[in-house]
Amino acid sequence: MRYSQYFIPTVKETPSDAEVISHQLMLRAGMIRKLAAGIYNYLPLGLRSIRKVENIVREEMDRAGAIEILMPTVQPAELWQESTRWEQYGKELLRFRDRKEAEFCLGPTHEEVVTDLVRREVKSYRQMPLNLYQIQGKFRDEIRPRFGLMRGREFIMKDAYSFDVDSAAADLSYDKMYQAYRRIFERCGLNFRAVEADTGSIGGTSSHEFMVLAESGEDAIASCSCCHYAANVEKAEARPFAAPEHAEPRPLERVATPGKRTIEEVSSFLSIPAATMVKTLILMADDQPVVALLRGDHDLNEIKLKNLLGCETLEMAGDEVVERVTGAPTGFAGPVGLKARMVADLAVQGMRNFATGGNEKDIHLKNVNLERDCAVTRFADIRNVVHGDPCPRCDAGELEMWRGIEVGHVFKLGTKYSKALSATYLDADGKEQIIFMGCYGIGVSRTVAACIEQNHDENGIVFPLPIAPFHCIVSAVNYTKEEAVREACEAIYRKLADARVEVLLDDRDERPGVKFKDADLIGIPLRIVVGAKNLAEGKVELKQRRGGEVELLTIAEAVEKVKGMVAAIG
RNA sequence: CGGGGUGUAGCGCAGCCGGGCUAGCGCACCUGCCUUGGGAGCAGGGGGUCGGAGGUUCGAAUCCUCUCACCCCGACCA
Repeated sequence: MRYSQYFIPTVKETPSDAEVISHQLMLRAGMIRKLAAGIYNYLPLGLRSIRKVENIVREEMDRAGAIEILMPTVQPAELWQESTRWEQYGKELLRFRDRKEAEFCLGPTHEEVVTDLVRREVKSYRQMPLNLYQIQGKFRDEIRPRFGLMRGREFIMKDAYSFDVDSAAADLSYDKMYQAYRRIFERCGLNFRAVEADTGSIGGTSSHEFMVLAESGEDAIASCSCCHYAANVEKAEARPFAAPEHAEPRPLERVATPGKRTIEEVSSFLSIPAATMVKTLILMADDQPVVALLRGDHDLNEIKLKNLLGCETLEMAGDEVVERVTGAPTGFAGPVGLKARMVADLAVQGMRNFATGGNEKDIHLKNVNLERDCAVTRFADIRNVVHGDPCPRCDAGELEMWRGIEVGHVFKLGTKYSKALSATYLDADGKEQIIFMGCYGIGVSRTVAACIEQNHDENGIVFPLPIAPFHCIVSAVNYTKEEAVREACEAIYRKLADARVEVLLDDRDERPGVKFKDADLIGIPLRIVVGAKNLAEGKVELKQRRGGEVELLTIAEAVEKVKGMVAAIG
């Protein structure tokens, strides 16, 4: 491809509404342009990278035995009503009517459609296992789209759905996908972790997320320093601290804490560490108040509590409720004398003589002891793990915390959708059985953004070779005036292109500085610079975008080296 | 949906509070000269319903009302 004939509208200045680096760089590199909130045009460079990811995904899905299909973007409401998600899904599901006033939605995911397809066609255990996938545009009317392709409303996703005769067979399908995902993200050149995850609204029995490690990641993940345990913080288990404190209970003591409401304020006012206090949170679980007790320096994990209580909704209570439950304004709640249902975190169990709120304005209590002073309903793991917590799986390790971008998610669905939509088959004994399902997503467009988030420097994008829009750029110094330069460039261009190297020839009538800046910005991994001075010695320069390594080589050497590096990625 | 903010040339912004010349600046763009190994220089030039509608006024980018879009924080979420 000749740069002068192509379409790469780069921009020097950083657009003001782009917050994260991948969004800024994708705009500046001319990969994407915004059309509306969370909706983007993919320009040639952006599209080429997306296609690279798609092809890797396609190859690995095929290798794992999945079969590609393509389902519609527009889906009829009836299917969603049948699975009851028409009511559950909420405003994220973009709904509309056709000219006959029939209801439709833009598909945010395809469990209903694929299950409908399969229930019509699959009748026998002989037709399974079956795994169908597609790579397709999805639309989710996000509450708050942001960060460019990282959280768009329209995005490209690979979604796969497995169908098996029973739970054990479904586990095998799941494992195959898990391994395929590892291969996919390895081939993309990404630094990632597979972590245990909560299943959320998709439902099902268990799931793993594939997280690209990056500071800007929206998810927190914990991993063990010793063993293979890794989990989203939403899911990561806290191990109860082994030994309770031995201290003798001291007499309860009331202290005045005028205007001190937060853990920070009270702990500094009383000169005691936050870890020796208990924080008391009042929540509403399906309109019933619940009290959660946590060590002062710990945070509540609402998902754990919600799963524990088995409630539909869980949210922090408003000031009125707090006052009704505790008899005091917000900021002075404590477990002593409370009548409501109380759940204490495991870390609170061993605490002795702690400080907490007094359920009275401007009063806190010291030397509280749960078994003596409170009526705790139950103890459970309801907090977020923190850096340095002991690993829940092995005895040696500590948990380390990371930020991650979720690029893939695999779920064991069980029979949630197949039951709702009556997807059944006849087993070898002629008995009707429910199909077991799994679903497996990869955010293709998000993967490109995550890759940039992880691979950039002050000059721009630093693409890994497998998903770079081009493998190599030939930057000609004074292409228009220097005939020797022009001829050398053309020769290199032809040789590389013949060897199926994806090469971009910068034949523009621009000064060298402009070409170098653009080449760095768009992140092409390999750059051959052809200039009159080096060419007089029969040499060109080969520079690697990552690390900046520069070699002076003959044209033949440079071509061979580039061919070799490209061949190495398959 | 709640709170905050911004809409002025393709991009980034000033002007608005205290209404008043022809609405400016940088980058980008076009023409010419010059230059050619890290976003050059000089000269000339094009481009604006000041987000939209209504109002106040002799006069509105500026003040008032409504409205739309976008951004940030929050709840939500693969």
